[in-house]
Amino acid sequence: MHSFTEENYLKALYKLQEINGDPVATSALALVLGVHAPSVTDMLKRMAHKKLVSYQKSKGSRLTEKGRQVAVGIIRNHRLWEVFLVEKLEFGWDQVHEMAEQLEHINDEELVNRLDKYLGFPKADPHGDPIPDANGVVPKSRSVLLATLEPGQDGIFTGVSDHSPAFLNYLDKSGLALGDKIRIKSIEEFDLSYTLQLKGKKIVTVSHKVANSLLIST
Amino acid sequence: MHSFTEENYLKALYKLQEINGDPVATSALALVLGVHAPSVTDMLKRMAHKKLVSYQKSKGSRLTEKGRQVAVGIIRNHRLWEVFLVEKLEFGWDQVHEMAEQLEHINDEELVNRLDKYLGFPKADPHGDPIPDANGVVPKSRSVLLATLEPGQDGIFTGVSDHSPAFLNYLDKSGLALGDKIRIKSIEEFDLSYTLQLKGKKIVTVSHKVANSLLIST
DNA sequence: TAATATTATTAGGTTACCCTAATTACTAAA
DNA sequence: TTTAGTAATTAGGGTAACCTAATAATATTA
Repeated sequence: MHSFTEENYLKALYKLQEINGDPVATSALALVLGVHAPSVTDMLKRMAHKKLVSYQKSKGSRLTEKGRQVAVGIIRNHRLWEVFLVEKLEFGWDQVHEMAEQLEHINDEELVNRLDKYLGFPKADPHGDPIPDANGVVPKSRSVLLATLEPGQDGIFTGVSDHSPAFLNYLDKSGLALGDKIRIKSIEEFDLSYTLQLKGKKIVTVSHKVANSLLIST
Repeated sequence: MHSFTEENYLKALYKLQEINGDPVATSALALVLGVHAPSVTDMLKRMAHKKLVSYQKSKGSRLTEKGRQVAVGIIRNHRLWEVFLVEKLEFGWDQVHEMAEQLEHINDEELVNRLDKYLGFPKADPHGDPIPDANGVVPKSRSVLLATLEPGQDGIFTGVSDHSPAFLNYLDKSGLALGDKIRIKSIEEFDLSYTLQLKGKKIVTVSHKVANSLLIST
């Protein structure tokens, strides 16, 4: 139906729209896709012709509804396969991204719906990212970055905004795990590091950089 | 590493070599790949350059050892994914081919080895085709076509040589299933149809065409 | 072995996606 | 509001796979 390249452009456009809002700069796409700007211009024209994006020269681009549907479908695939890799094949959450990048392009509705069922209709992937449903509805995440909270507040660690293996690996060693109930004990003034108390009374301190990558639902 | 197209050429070459022996005709490849002969010549030259096939103009082509390794790896992937689709996602054996054609190109050793383990190291796919091991060793099948056997002989129905959904569907309805113990009661002279007795004393008659598509291990 | 039929290759062209270098369009500062 | 700086586009090419039409090589049969 669509080429892998097209699908990757759509996914990138979707994610950039999520973060920075509507018209997405050609250079932003070029950066995340690892190609040069003229290639993006080229591709956007072809995709506009297929009604997957709307594009006005030098004004940026955005997904059409059709394009959004495709993008969300791919994200659904990606996240369900990640759950499969972690839950069934016992990969670490820091190992699954590249594999899911390939598996997400497998084009079969029935397959992904059966996979969804097989996995027990999970709501989120191993990093806490919400899994769109079969109709393209994306659950709204209600979580905020730890770095936006104040001492005394508590919540549940439900996701990460940094998916790098290095960071995920660090978390594995830190003792923090998805689903942990946390309370903010204090914030160190001079370096903005956060000291947290976990459910089991365990105390963990994380840097501001880390606090900026942890999603907490309150 | 290799493009999907290359991988499909390698797989086709492997299968044609299995059936007809060594140098494979350009036209044979064109036929099974659904492309025209000049495209094959073109591609073979590129692949010869990469040492995946050996090719002499107008003399046909064959896999190099390197090419064979890649081909067998893809066949391993394909068959393991088919097992997954049937055993875990509960697809019918007549439904899984197209999906596996996509999944077979997922390029990750660790993934397929874990899948293998997850599935309990199956020896054969849902159609009875042997699954190559992680070192590229393909188990030798010892089965023969039903149509080569004589009345009185018995064996086990272990595979099919026709993978079309239509045929597989017919088998589902006929009452014959992979693993069934059978005995040949008689062969009708004028149409060469076979009458079989199954383990449970059930009697089944199949046409010569069908007898030519059933693999029996004696 | 010459003539014919078949099969394969070359020649020349297309499309998708990518590139670099040159140019144009926007944006922000003076 | 002109100017400088940044971002985006056009121009011109490349490669992988494909195609059709024309030619060459092999195989078959008279």
